[in-house]
Amino acid sequence: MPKAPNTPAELASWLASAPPLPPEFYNRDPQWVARELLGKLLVRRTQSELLAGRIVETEAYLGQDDPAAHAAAGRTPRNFVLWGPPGRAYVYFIYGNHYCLNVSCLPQGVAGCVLFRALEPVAGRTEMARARHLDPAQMHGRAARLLTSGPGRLSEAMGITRPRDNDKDLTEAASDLLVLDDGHRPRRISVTSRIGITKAAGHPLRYLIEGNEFVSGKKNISG
DNA sequence: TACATGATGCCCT
DNA sequence: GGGCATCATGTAG
Repeated sequence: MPKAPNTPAELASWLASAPPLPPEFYNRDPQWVARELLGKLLVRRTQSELLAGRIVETEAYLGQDDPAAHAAAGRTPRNFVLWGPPGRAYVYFIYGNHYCLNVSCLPQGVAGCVLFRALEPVAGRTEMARARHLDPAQMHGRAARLLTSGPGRLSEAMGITRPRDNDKDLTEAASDLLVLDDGHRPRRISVTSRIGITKAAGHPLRYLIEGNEFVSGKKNISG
């Protein structure tokens, strides 16, 4: 594992060159991947931008036997990525407004994924604010939650769209969308039922860093 | 070709 | 706490 950066300058330098999590990380049960993704960094790095957010909330979707999963309907042109190799971005458009980012899990031929639900902004806050059509000057304290607290919000902040990013390999070093491990480990993790679904709604498959203010949901605004 | 639906977010009360 | 915008997708006809 690479050495954990300490100062913001070190972090930026490290973000620009660190290796992504390998395919093996994703080649297992989505429940395990969802839990272990907490505390990792989702990074968009191109020549013109460096955006990074710490993953603080995820949900596991188990595959064809999970009624709430897109994979339950079987393989279609929309969801084929779920059956692809582990570590690929599955991006879909929802409610006529929003993109959501998932990463494929398990070996090729077996469906399963993890939904990214919330990030804590780490680098590129100003660019994220512009992408979200918010005033960068206001993005401090609680208002910063508006940047990346929610699957639609984080996708907009990171510039994630289906035409641009669907089926992108998040484990390839040359990719502009990656997940990195900077050595951070969450103190305490909570598990709850998944948000916004009607089928199989009772299963404890949502994972979050306890006490983190960037976890989605109005409950978390207080304090 | 038509229609129902949704792994959301925003604005209003 | 509730209403609703807005459209890609899948399915039915």
